[in-house]
Amino acid sequence: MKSAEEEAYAFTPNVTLSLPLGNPCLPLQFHGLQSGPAISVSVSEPHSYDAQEDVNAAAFYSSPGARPNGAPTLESPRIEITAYGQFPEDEVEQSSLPVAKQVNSIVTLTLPSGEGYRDPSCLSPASSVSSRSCHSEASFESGFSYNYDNSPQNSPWQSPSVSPKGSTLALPGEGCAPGGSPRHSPSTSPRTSITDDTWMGQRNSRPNSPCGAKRKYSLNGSGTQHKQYPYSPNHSPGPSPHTSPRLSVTEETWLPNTNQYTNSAILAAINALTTDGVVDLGEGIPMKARKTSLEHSPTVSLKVEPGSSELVSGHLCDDDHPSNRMSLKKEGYCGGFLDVPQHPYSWSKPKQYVSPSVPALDWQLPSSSGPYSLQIEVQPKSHHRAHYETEGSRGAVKALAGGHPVVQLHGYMENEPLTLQLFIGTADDRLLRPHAFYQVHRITGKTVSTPSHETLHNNTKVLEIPLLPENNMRAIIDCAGILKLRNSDIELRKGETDIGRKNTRVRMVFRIHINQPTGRTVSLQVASNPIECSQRSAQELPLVDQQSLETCPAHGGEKMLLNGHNFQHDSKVVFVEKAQDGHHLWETEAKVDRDASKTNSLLIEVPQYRNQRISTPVHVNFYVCNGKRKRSQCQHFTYVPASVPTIKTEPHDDFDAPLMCTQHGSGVALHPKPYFPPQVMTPMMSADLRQCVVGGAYPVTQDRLTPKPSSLPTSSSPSTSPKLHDLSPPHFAKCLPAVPHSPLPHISIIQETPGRYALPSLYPPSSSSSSPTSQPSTPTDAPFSPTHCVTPVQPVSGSTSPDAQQQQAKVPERGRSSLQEDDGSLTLAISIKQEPQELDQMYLDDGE
DNA sequence: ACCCCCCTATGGAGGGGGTAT
DNA sequence: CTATACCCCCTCCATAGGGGG
Repeated sequence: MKSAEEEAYAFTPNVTLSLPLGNPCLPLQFHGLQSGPAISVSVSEPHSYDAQEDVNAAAFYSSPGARPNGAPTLESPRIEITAYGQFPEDEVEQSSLPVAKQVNSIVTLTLPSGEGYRDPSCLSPASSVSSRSCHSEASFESGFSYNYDNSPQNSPWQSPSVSPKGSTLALPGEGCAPGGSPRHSPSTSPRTSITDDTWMGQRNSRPNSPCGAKRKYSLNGSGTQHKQYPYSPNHSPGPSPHTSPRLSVTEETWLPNTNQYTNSAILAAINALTTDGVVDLGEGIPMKARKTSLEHSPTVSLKVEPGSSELVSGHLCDDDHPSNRMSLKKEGYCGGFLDVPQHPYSWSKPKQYVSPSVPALDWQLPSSSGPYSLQIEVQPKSHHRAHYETEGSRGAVKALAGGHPVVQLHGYMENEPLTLQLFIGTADDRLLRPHAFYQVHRITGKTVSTPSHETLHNNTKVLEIPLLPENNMRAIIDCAGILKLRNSDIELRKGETDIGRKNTRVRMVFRIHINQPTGRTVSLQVASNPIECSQRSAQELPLVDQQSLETCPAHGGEKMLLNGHNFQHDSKVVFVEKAQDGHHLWETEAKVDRDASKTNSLLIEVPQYRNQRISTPVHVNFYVCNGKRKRSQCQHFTYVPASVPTIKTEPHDDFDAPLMCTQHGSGVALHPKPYFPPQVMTPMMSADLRQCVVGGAYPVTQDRLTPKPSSLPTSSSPSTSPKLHDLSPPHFAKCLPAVPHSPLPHISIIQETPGRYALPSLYPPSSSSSSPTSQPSTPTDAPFSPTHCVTPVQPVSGSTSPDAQQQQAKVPERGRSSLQEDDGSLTLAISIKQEPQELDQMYLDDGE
């Protein structure tokens, strides 16, 4: 650790990044908080810095922007951050101790070394980097060529980063700067970073783990690592470890600071200010802010692949500024990029959006906008045992029916390939955000047909997959596994609020950024159904994947088929109604048709609601119970007035609504109670949701969007839709919640303006929950989202929200099929389950 | 063609520590 | 507040299958 620290120090001093922000815009927004000036961060690594510096300004920004810091944000004012930090991460943040303070001048961001950073860093680091990453990285090579421009260049860097596990995290920075010490990286890397929160130091501690992991993997890892080492060596040995931090650091520094600085308010303001162009910046900025949360690291990408690559930093890097990237990010996501060698463009694109524009990962984005619709054609299985850094890979996430998840972008007629981003998000009721305890893990090998490359965004690993016109903008996701970070590592991060225990459900979140002629970027996002990642849960806990009914008259009596896993003969299905304060208002057990039930399906009779005279739909929950502590997540259900056909309401259920309609025929929308409090409900949300365009899109999108609204309602989509498990609910929830049901179906849009800011407030709670990441980010996020989401209504509206669309798409598959198959009798389509509202609650409930 | 070795992908399970009661 | 039982997290073991040398 010391070393790390030392290193950090070493580095820190010098580096200061100025976040320039090229974008004026950004600055504004951003930072408002921040201050106008640019923020200079001291980075630990010289290299990076240098590079950065070189890059300088604008360009840099962009890249930086990419980073969380969002240079953009910075722009105007600059904030220098000083980190006391000792550790690499700190570096970034604190890096130059001395300096930093000075810097502070403006704002003092002194980042607490700990917290802010950690959070951000933590997440990322650990996760991202984690040894695995390294591995993965290794794999990388194998796979693909690196087109990424930079990649080659990057490679060095990358490698460093990569090599160590941690490195990954650190990658960028680390590698560079420090030279990353090989050693560290290896060991600690991931955790370390995290653990360390303290950053580096800690790393040490953890480092191990990975290392410790030793096992075969270690071998592997080692192998990988070794490979990496080579690189790392280049970097400096010491550094590497730090790296993890580093990345984060860098980013962190940026981000964190930003975050800190930025208040939601500021963000909001910024957002307001932001513009398309800015978008990027803005995004960047926001990102940073967010960063705090998970992402901190801006875009830096870590992974390095062997070959290449690349590092990817993804976004950040613009191709243009290789230097920057390199230095800074090493990763330059660019490089990292894909393996897919052939299509250079692919990378290029990444670059495009990469830069600043990309919205923070915790922003809520619509799944469709204007003509574009990002859909998950094939959903992943509900269970996937994630692997620890100490284990070998447990393979790629698979689809229910075999094969792998499939994602497709509809409505895109251009000939230019795009980059699909994938990260692991939360699956609780709160807004969708990067999961603090899980990271996407790149899978490579013969069995993998889809090229990909890893990048880091504010401590969240993001897998970038090319979407090619020749493949109809469709990608088979056979290259994505899920890495579990140790709870202890993550929870130690400063700022982390979420707990890892029993927080084992995730969603695969896909994003696409489409540049518009106008210069704006339309960003779409789709989340998969929840995926249970724990070994135990997968083996023992009942899980409801789909339910044939979303609503039922208060008198009950209707048959509902539940599809899922781990059902037992003695499984009970309990309906419960809770007050907002959590008090149990009602609880009853449904009759289970044991004869018609199997381990993967339960046929039950919806129990009579406690009040037969309800005049409005009542939202309740139900869960399958196999025993004291073996309960499924809560599923949503709505009782409607007996005389009135109803439609679903819940926010989550938005998706469902359509289904509901179909079933009952009426299309009435319920009003659901939004799970999410009122906040969500706000109009803003609704409008915005759909469209959140990132950066710029906005205007454009809006237009498109707008129209849609009308369409939305109409569109069958609603009707059709099956439910989407998607995250959407969550996301939307905040954003959309109510909307869906309302006349305008899901139109939720992200709001911009005020709303945004407002939103933040809303989110906060939830977001925070997720973990540090979320927290920090949240604030930021909020701002962003608002901004981006310009258009409230989207064309999709019909589809409702993107989610809805997705859902629909999905639904059909699952729901319908399932229903039919399962029960002929069941008329309704099965909708997919939503997730429990909140994992946390669930857990709590469990206790009960 | 066969043998080894290396890897990846999985399944399973135990220990330790945290939680719940 | 303490003691005990239980549960979950994380690590480690073991095995199968494929590929390369």
